[in-house]
Amino acid sequence: MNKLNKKVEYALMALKHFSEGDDTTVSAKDIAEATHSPAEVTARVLQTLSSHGILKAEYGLHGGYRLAKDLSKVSVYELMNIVDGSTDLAKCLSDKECDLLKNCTIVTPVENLNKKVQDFYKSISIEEVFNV
Amino acid sequence: MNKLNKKVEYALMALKHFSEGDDTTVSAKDIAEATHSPAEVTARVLQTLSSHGILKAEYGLHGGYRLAKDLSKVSVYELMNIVDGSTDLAKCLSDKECDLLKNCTIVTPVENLNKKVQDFYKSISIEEVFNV
DNA sequence: CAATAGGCGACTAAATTAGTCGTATATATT
DNA sequence: AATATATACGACTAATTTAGTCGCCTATTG
Ligand code: SF4
Ligand code: SF4
Repeated sequence: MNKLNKKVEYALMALKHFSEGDDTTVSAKDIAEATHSPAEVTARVLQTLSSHGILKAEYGLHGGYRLAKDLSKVSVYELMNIVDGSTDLAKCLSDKECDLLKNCTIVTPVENLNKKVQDFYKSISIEEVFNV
Repeated sequence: MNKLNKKVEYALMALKHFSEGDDTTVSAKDIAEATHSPAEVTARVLQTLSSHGILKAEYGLHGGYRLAKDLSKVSVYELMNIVDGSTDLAKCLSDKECDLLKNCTIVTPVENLNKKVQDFYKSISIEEVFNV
């Protein structure tokens, strides 16, 4: 429970790479090599980050990605949502699919805790995570 | 990612039940019925809570459990650790088993974020979660 | 000593997460 | 225009984690 998944970790690795390099485009393959992560998965993560405006993709012979957004302006919450789809603390908060939902005694407490957690993640920027 | 697991949810349900009732002992079976959760799993969760001093178990004919600790003194962090074993944000922080560890570029950032998250969870009491 | 209730280990099933493969599309260079 | 390089996407398989079950043992009350 509570573990970051690999996609989020690969995203962090990639963003760290970009934030540390100069502003040249870097291909998905290069990122995968630099971060020792599986090329296909990394490529997919970069595409997602690009489609959400965190990175900018460039096609062609010397194409690749570059940072499109100041990482001090991107929250951990935003990154998790982009890469993983949801940051909700329980199933019922997004899908409404939990079997217990109609009898559940803790929906309100969970909603309450969920809000706290998400506000917390919104308050932390990626830059802040990198610069200890 | 980031979802509470069922054991933690069952624990919350049980604790809510105890915190709302009077101070009589309640059997695992009764808790399971009241919370619509699987009896065996619930029993196990209650045993764990008991062995960590959150509940007090009583054997015998009219045995069961009762609250042993003020829920305003029990943090979400503590509960998660007791019921789930760990609240660490990444494998390497507890097991040191991640394949990427020797090449990982984000160990420090992840440690950094992990500390923030755990401090946050330490700052919230169960009582606070229940009383919105 | 029977009935009731907690305690524990090992197992199976279900769901989620991680990783792979194949193919299509876009564009800078030649 | 051809080609090499790189992004984009869908569908699939494998691995891991989570959830739930079963059977048997131990303690205490009445
Ligand atoms: S809070 Fe209740 S309804 Fe929502 S997912 Fe958890 S158990 Fe299901
Ligand atoms: S932070 Fe790096 S080493 Fe730690 S678990 Fe994530 S990938 Fe593995």
